[in-house]
Amino acid sequence: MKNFFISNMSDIPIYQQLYDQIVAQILSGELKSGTNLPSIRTMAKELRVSVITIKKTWEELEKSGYLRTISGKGTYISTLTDKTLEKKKYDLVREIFSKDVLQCKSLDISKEEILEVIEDLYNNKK
Amino acid sequence: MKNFFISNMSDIPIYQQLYDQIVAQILSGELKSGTNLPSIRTMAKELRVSVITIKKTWEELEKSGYLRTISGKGTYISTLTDKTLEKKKYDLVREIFSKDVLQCKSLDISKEEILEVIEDLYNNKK
Amino acid sequence: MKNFFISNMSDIPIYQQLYDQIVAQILSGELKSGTNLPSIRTMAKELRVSVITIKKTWEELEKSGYLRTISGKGTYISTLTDKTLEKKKYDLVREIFSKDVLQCKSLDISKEEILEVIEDLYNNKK
Amino acid sequence: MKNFFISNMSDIPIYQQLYDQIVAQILSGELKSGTNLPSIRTMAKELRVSVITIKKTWEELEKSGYLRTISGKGTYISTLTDKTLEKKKYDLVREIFSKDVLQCKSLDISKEEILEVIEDLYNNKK
DNA sequence: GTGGTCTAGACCACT
DNA sequence: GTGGTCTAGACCACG
Repeated sequence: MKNFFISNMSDIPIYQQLYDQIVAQILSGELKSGTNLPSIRTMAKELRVSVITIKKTWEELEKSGYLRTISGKGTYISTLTDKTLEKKKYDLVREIFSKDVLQCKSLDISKEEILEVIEDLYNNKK
Repeated sequence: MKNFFISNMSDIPIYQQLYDQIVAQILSGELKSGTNLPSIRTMAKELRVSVITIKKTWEELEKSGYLRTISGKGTYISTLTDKTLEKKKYDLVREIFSKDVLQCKSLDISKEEILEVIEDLYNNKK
Repeated sequence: MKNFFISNMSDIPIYQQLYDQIVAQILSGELKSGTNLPSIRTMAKELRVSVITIKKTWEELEKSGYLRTISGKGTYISTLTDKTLEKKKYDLVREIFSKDVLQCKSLDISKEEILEVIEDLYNNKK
Repeated sequence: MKNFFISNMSDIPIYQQLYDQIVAQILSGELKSGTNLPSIRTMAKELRVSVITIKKTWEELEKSGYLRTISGKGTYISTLTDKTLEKKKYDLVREIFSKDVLQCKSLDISKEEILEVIEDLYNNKK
């Protein structure tokens, strides 16, 4: 498992930051099905974050079907077929860009302009 | 001038919603240079929002160079050259997509997939 | 008489801008004792400013002893001896810098630092 | 931390008074990097001022880089190098005197006269 | 009439 | 507990 990067300074809630990063690692294949996650307390200590925050993240991940918790044993990455992963990935991408595109339309920005910017961003920036 | 749509239910602050809409109308040419905006009190009444909320929006717009306020006289859309408008528009689009493209890269999503989704969203959704 | 420069954009009230400029011209000798000023209405028209604003400026200037108004004849620059002018000039300078120096002291800034900055500002900037 | 002095009678807005005093204390070294400021509500109560007024002050200070706020945790003095502090201090002094020196030039006042007045003010007045 | 500021009290999300 | 936001009503200076 890769490390996570949490920033207090961001205006994105910590639990959201964590959630996003874990989902990203699951969808990109870095976190495999069945992986046993560290306990809430361990995680909290390592990230120097409140236990409550980790708990909230885990809860959200369970709701979305990415995790399952087995009482007394621990928390595991759900078993998802490749097809399901692909589907979730596609849905996520769609959701991410959905509001962006709407906003662009209200700005009277053509599809071509958007595509150009995306190309640009994808190639040049880290 | 078109009307504005404010939602108290949204988790986006009202002043931010207003800010975005006004910027959109300026950049898309609906609000022309020199237009005299309604007084903050009129605006507040019409949108059923506090004076202070409008004031905050105006302040942010002034800082970004979209408005200028003359005490005791009113508030006007700044005079911006077409070139400046284009520039601001481009910067805005870039900013809108910037972090989302990054997120996709960390999800291991190819440029082509993104472009496809964008095409799709742009054409089908209102 | 030189022209005056009024800015709506400034956060300094118009009557104050005018006041300052007239006092400056009197103290620097550009406006001589006894000069007959234009009527309030003429002045207002030329500066594209409300009559009320000019009236307020004139009143303030009279209070400070720079003007005197003779009913039915007009408004004149007061007759002041060179010595009085020098005195007023000195007082004005003292007043101008008084709060600045106080502020610097609270910032723990040495006299030498201030003098250096003044030299710098006086020589380099227009 | 020293106390702050707020006057409702002054024509300087409260948030500005506070801003100036905090900047002064940071630049003069009284408020050290990393210091945890009282919560906006505590501050508001102590100074008998509205929460919103403190919030506004904090916002301005954040924009200028003096503070950083962590939602749900508190507000801290930014970590600034001594060099940065010196730079900010110098800029501030320059800004303080900038327009006043200009005014003096338009009054035909020599550099020597200004320097003399400054010396005088710096030594004699509290 | 305009903008500029302020208060007091309230609700929400995050930790 | 923290910050983030909002309202409703008020006072002031300016034009």
